[in-house]
Amino acid sequence: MGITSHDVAKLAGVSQPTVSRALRDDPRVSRATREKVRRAAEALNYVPSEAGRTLSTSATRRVGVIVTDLTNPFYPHVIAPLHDELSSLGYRMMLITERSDEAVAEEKLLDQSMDGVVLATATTDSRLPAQLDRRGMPYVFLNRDTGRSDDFASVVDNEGGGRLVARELAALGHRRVAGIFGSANTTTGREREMGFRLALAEAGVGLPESRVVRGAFEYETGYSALPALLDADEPPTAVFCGNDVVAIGVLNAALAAGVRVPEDLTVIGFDDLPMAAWEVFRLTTVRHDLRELSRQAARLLVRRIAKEVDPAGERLVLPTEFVPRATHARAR
Amino acid sequence: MGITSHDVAKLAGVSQPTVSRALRDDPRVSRATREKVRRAAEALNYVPSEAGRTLSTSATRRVGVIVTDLTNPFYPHVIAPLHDELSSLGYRMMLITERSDEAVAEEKLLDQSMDGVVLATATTDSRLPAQLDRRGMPYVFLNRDTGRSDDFASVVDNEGGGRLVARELAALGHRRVAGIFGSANTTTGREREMGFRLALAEAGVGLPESRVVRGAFEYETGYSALPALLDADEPPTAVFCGNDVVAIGVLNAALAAGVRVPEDLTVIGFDDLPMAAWEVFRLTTVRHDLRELSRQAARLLVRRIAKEVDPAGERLVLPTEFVPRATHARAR
DNA sequence: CTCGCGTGTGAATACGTATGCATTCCATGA
DNA sequence: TCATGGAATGCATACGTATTCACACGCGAG
Repeated sequence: MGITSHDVAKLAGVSQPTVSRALRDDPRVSRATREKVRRAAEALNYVPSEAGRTLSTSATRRVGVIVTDLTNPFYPHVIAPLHDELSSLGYRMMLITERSDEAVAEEKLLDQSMDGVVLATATTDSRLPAQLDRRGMPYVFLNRDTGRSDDFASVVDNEGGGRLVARELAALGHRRVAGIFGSANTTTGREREMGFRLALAEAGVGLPESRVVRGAFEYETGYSALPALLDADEPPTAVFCGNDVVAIGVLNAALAAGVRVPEDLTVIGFDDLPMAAWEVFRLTTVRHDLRELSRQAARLLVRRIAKEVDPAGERLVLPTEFVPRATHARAR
Repeated sequence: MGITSHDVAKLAGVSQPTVSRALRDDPRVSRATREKVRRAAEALNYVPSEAGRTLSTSATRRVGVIVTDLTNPFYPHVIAPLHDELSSLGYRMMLITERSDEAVAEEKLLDQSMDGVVLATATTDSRLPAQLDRRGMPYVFLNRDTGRSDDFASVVDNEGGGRLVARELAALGHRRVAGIFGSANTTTGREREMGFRLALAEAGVGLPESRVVRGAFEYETGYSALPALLDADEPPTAVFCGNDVVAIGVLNAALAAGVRVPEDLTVIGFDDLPMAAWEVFRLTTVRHDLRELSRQAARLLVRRIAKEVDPAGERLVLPTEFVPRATHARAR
């Protein structure tokens, strides 16, 4: 079927190893031979078999990326730059989507079909990292991590971001504040809530559990959480959402409920997805560099694959910035 | 490093081929041996090497998926079901994103590192299909195709969908109608425009070039196209957009320009992405089953890989349905 | 003139699995 | 008792590349 290096060797009148060396610019092969081989390869339209190379070098130049739900608007903005960075580093991307990362068939990760893994959906109680460790499979966390100090992770200063929002709300005079945070078993959820709570407390603003909702970082979480919050005796004048996708769910729910934003309700997100700037939303949010976050993760993983990495773990933390748009206002 | 079938063989006291057979439930291996091997494999935590298997069987159980821009909200809704269907068929997904499919490094597709390819971003002038044909690499078109009869493709009845919209607009009394269509080198763009034009003509409604824009299926296309259309001497009372993403760009532009939808302007999309139903949009659009579209493509590709396919090409066409929501109204 | 060395190339082999073919063993029937 | 046949397993090898090692050759130095 396919053209192999043996065919090229025959045509060029050299041995197979010489073909292998010539095409990879091994300095030990003479200029004349290199040209001869190159022409033969060209003539036969030769493309080296990836499987043969993999078996011989025990390196696949492939990286797995695990996400939960690709249709969540957050993930594409992670995956796209991740793909580009990996690609420019000479790696290809295998996409693995699973509901929970427990469900990721271990076999698929451990059959040596990739050189490393990016975990974009880690929960703090996940067993996956331990399994990867046991097998010596390099991996890095992206956005979320387990919170342990020896992780390799590219993350955001979630706590700082949460603080930014709390200070802003307090300054705007909001006293009845609500939070729709991410799941308690994600560091992104926990840290944003933590920063938010701490800075609220410093400003003398309370956050009773009755005004707190926790759930997946999904549209539906925000959309379904708002009615109950508004239905309380003392409804909140402001809601901090775990991320932009949740906030967009809230904005739609507010529209459905006839609640005016920001006149009746201040809504704040996190991430600053491109979508947050759309006219229909003009969402006030917390920005961080999602593109850089992903690129860092890619580079970190590649360095870990190459073992050029601090064995005690490396955590790259990106700063956050408050982005005022049109969904926040002074408390009435 | 890794545990191989030889290690398992040694522990189980059998030969390596027996291990290979036992673990794949070859009926020729006795029940007792099978159990013995299974226990040994378990004990050693053995996972078969994918590279070895690939080299031996010359099948990778991997499929490439080519898209342009993953951050375009359309693609995730294609990729997610595609991934799931491929996964349940025993294939893994390699994601390849490139600006133009000309730029897809041919080498990456032809090095036998995947068994087939899904082309989700074909243009009618792409050379890629011919290259894949030449190499005997199985592929199918998803959503877009080249329009040739011997394609393997899973597509939508675009022309029918375009007709639906035209009839609806005509029935609502719209006479000054505009179109923001997809690129002229995509079948999705051309066919939707074609159906729209034909049915408009039947209703006696004209569509002058001055009210036609063509561009990429992106938010920005719709967003930047609207002002010029509205600026004309006789501005349109309705706009048919090439897809929902473009329509959402138009809706945002309308909001920015202070144009009321649907009172001043009717806006219609195509695809019915989940986002189209959000309260902020309530976009009237044309629905087709995007999930089924993707699944069909996956199954078709797998059949083509297995050579269980009509050599003359197969084209699976999904029907469309008009979905009235809140962005259309009678012409003033 | 010989020794040693560097350069360029080929032969042999490793990588891990799957498979065609040969072999062994045992039971069955004549 | 021996041929026959089937069941179970092992042997040898293929897959395509990269790498280790050995070899041939030419050249300069002694």
